[in-house]
Amino acid sequence: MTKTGRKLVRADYADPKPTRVARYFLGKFLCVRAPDGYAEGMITETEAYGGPEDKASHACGNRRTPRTEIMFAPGGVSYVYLCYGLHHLFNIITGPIDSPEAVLIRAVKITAGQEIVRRRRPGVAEKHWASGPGRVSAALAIGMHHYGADLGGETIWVEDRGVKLPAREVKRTPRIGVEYAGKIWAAKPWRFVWAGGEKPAGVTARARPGSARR
DNA sequence: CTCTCGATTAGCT
DNA sequence: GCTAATCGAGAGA
Repeated sequence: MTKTGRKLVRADYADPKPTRVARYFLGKFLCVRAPDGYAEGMITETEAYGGPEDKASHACGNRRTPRTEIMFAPGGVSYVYLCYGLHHLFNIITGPIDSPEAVLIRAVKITAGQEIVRRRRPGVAEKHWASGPGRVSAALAIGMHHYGADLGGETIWVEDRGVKLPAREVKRTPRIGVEYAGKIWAAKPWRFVWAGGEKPAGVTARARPGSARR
């Protein structure tokens, strides 16, 4: 941790409103110590997942399973799951205990550990190192071993270094890839993107309005 | 047990 | 723009 950085603590994650935390996370730094080295990135894109009423959430209807159990922990722990059998998606659990809010980290800009990330992402252009939720995990070596990890520990954490992103540089859009949740929930503008950097990630994965299944 | 499908990505047309 | 890759969670029998 640098001397100018403040590691986020429980209170920072306790906010019951996931959209507010998702916005708050933009400009913070996601830091990961791994066996092959340390790397970090400034968070540039997030998505909020709500409580039991959110049909897009794995914990919809307070569904408690071995996978979703960690979502009911108090804010400040990591929720990682395997998506499409290939990609590990990293979420930060937020809100109070027994309330399953979460924030998906969709993109970061690598700010330290470039040499290590280059080794982890051979042949990948730097701008795509962590421009997507699966890519964030690939770049920062996040895996299932981080499931339930305490973000107040020494392995994976978030730092506030005083970066302020102007409101005009932050865009809100509907979440990506949640058409299965139905119109109402898929339309919620719960994705936050810092538009001050490169082009937002994930937009190509979006189904055309009309081609959505169901 | 069996079946379906996904909070995606990379590579090709 | 299209889709294979790849596998476990979750639901239902």
